[in-house]
Amino acid sequence: MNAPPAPPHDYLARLNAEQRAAVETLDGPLLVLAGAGTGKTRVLTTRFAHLLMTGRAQPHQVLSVTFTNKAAREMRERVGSILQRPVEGLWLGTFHALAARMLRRHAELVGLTSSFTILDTDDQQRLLKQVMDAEGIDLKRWPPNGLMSVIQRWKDRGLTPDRIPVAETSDYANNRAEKLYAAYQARLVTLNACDFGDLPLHITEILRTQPDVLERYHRTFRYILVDEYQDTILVQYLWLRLLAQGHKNICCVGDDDQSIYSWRGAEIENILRFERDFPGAVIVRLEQNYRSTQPILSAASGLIARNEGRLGKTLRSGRKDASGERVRVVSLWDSDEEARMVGGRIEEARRDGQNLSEIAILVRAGFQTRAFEERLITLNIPYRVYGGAKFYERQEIRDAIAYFRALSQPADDLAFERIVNTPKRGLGDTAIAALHRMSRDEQVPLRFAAERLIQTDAIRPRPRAALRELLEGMTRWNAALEKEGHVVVAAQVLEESGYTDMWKNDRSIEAAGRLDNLKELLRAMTDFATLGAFLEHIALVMENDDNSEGAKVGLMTLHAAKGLEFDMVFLPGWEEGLFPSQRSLDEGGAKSLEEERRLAYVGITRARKYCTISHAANRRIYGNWVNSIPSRFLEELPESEIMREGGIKQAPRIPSSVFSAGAPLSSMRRPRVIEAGAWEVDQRPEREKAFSVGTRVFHQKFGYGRVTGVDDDKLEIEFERAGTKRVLDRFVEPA
DNA sequence: AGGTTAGTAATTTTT
DNA sequence: TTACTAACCT
Repeated sequence: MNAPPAPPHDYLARLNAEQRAAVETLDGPLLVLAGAGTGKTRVLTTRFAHLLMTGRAQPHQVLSVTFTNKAAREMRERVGSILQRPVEGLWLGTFHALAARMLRRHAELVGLTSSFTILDTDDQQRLLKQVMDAEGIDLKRWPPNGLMSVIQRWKDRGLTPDRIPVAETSDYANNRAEKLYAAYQARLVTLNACDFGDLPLHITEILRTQPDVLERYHRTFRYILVDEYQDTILVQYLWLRLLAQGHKNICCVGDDDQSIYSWRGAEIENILRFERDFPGAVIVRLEQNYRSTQPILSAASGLIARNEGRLGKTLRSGRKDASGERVRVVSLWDSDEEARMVGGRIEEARRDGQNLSEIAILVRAGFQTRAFEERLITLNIPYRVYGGAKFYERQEIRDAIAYFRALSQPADDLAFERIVNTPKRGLGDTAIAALHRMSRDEQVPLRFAAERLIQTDAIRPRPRAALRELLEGMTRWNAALEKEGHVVVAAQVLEESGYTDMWKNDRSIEAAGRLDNLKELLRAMTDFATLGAFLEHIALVMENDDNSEGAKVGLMTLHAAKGLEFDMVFLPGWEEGLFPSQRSLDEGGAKSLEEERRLAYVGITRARKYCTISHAANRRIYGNWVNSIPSRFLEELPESEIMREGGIKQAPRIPSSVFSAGAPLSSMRRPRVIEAGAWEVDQRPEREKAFSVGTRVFHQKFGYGRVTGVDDDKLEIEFERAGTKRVLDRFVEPA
């Protein structure tokens, strides 16, 4: 997986037989079923290189589609190094990026101009709310999110408002969903905007209805490569099928056992049906795994074998050191003890010289990370939570981008609305309402409506002056864009609009970080030639904040872990209701259970050497204790591959294994006692409270710190990791 | 206009 | 438990 790229002459020699078959089968439809850790990326990139080396195609005649920007970036790099020259003019990217690129060429066919804006989820929601409001829908009775998902589903299935079959209709808001969908789409057109779902929808619609456009692409693309095929949604499949009609040279790589995004519209049927969809298709299975030890592979295989709807394949370990420790299954008393167990073992591994960045804790749902975070803070083990608030999602970044969008797209009302009173300019509901009225009456975007509004006396002098100042600023910045370039103007915008001042005057702890983020945003802008190019990047590449210095334990959801690998993996919370998730089961029944099982399979196969699965008999969920039974998946693991620890199931009285090494004694909980199903809460004896300035203290959540101020029972504490906080003295104890 | 408080809802999230 | 939203007060 991580071997250095082969020089061009022997790139085929470095493949095993099955990988070689996948690379050398060039003509006609090909499905590569690539199990976890079987060298999928290598096959894709080598195949790409092979197409060029054999003279089958020029670089620009190959369409390569991935799901993530990360995968696209990786592939671009690896293709470049195999070819030993930079790769330019490639049609290589995510579904969305490629769709956007094509759509910009033909935007007028769906009523947009080539400079259309791509809205994010937040804008989508606000826009939909406005549309529903305008149609007189009771937003309380009919939550906009419900309609959003109905529309999303239609878009995923390639259905435009005029083409919704009876079988796909929705009874949302008394059958008004279709009308609202049409209104929403119309509104998008007037804003010259698209949401994410529109990108594949529009381009598929164009290819479907415009034979000349389709034919042009047939001439261009001789070969098509698709990564993660099991995750395609129907409209993406339709798009691919249209493009593949030309040469029929489509190669899809995927793993039906790792399909975990059905709730996002992905249809596992796309991969299961491949042979029928593309007659004459060849199927190649990659089953030689280079990642995990045999017990880990056997445990994972035994589990996934319980699924019905699968194409079937069995992983074999191709590693020389294939033998290894069995998968551990640990039973614990409660979730606190589980966190302590995991923390303790990580601490132990660290002492043994294990690199922390090779350790990961993978959970089913985001909220589960908190317990582990607290434990790791206490133990002073550095960690990183993946997939949390992303850079682009942060308020300050979104605000700044809204300013830039409003400048580059005068019709972008959503952006204008966001910034018109940010920072606070004294424009309240009344002023905003007047603005909207003007916009509606005059049939112009908000920005132009504002220009007219300040000529009238429809709003009070104070807000009018504020609005005038903003508009004058925007005119000035727009003019400066030509002369000064987008980076200089961006800095100017944030400064002159009062936006940076807003955060400078903010007393909260995050304010400084926000200003740093804004600086980082400006720095990122220097990588782009124009403001437009930057905004396109921002809309499509939802980059994670990437200051990952130092080795850190990874904390993430199972979904976020797909595609990653670690030496040591912890899989906590294997309990009925949590994993498999009750909610998922309620919604999708047996089909969802299979998806949950695939999720479990993905989790286990992330581990190279050590895999520890655990469950707790009692867990705190939303503030109250719930007792839970072990996940059915634990029973499904082949007994010969696992090692059980802890005897909670039989005698749930005393924690049988306590891994408290290095932990402050005070943070340990006494075992609780169950009486007739009810809880007797742990009563800690009242302690003497005697804190004075300078005392070193310990706090469950914030860790160690020093008291810097005392006000009756309230303490001001400077924590080593969490900064200065004011907390009640009963939450801390002397360290 | 803006801050405060009470009430409510609560997976997964590649773009 | 927490985090977000909508009504409510100043």
